Amino acid sequence: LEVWVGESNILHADLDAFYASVEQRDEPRLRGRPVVVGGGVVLAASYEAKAFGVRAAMGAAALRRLCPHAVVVPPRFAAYTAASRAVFEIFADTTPLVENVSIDEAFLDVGGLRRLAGRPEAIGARLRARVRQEVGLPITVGIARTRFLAKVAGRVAKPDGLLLVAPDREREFLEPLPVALLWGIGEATASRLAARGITTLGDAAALPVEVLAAMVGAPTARRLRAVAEGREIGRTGGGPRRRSIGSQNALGRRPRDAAQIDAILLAVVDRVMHRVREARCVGRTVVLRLRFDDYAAVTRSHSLPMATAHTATVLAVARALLAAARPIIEQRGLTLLGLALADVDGDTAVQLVLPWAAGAETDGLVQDASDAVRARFGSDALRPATLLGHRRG
DNA sequence: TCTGGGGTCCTAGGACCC
DNA sequence: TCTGGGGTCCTAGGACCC
Repeated sequence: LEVWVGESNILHADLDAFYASVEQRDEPRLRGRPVVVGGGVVLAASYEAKAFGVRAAMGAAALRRLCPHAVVVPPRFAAYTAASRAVFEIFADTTPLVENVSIDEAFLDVGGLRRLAGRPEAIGARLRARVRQEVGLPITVGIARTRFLAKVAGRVAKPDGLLLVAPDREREFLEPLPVALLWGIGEATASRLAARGITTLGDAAALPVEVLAAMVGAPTARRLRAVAEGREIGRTGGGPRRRSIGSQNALGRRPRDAAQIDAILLAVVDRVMHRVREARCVGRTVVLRLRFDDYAAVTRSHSLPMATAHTATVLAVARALLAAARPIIEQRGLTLLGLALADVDGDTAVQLVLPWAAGAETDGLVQDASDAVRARFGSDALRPATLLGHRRG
């Protein structure tokens, strides 16, 4: 196997305005028009809509103001999943080295394919043509020596483009680019840098790392430097990753009484635990997330002595956490309620997943959780009747 | 731009143990 | 009796991504 080291071998392939493009593909009268996929907020906007300033996560009022004639369609997740699967089949057909990033984006390493399939530009061009012909969607390909650079190249080439950054042109390519174009540089970091007059990667690269670190923190500073110097960023972690499964509900500004809040909590817990069991997982840490009418958010969490997939256990902990947070809620008005089960573990879960359906062990799990919660929040935190009432539920 | 839902990673202080 | 240093776990918050 011949591998070209130090060449631009990494492709970043990213579908353009994915959800909106699927809608335009399936409904010809939407083509060429500003299309927005969304319900309460904008999930995706076509490039025609983006031209008016429409962005993901934007609310309905802002959308109407910026682009009153936008065509808003409800999301069809099944269609997006099917389209994604078809595109990923083309990725897999292109190279065995595919690193999945999200539903609409992946990295492809084509370094070992030059004899078989030609140069990366040619492979990228063929990939774009196939996705267009076989799935009917526009896709942008960025090509560079590292994943990070390939991603940035793709951002510059969007929409429906292809851009290769040659190894000897990397600095030249990066220096004029705005820092916000980088993965991991969001609004907060970008504005902190802008306040010090730093807007481009060239500005950032010219500063000593210590100075940069004082502005944005050491990890971000290191990353900025590494990218500016064209070094690849290693994957973080190694070892068992901390993961979570969660769900949340925005409630709006309407005031809710305690019974309504408890009903919402019950629904959220039920949804999360259903997914936890479906994934054959167990989790140890219950995280309650609250947001208030001023949009500030807090979390309250509690770690159990052992991992569980048992709804009543998690519900009991969630109720205790909520009870402890009652004063803040009454003071500030609740507008979002979320719950996540963190420190999630898969596979090893089999014998621990079983007890929720059985009798004796279930009581044991509930008892463990109850003791932990009582120890922390006092004996009034749990009402035994509540636990018993949900055991059969 | 006044705001959904699902996540990940990082930091920092305090408790606790050896 | 008073004290150091290192490590891990828990909790809370913040930034960021799609």
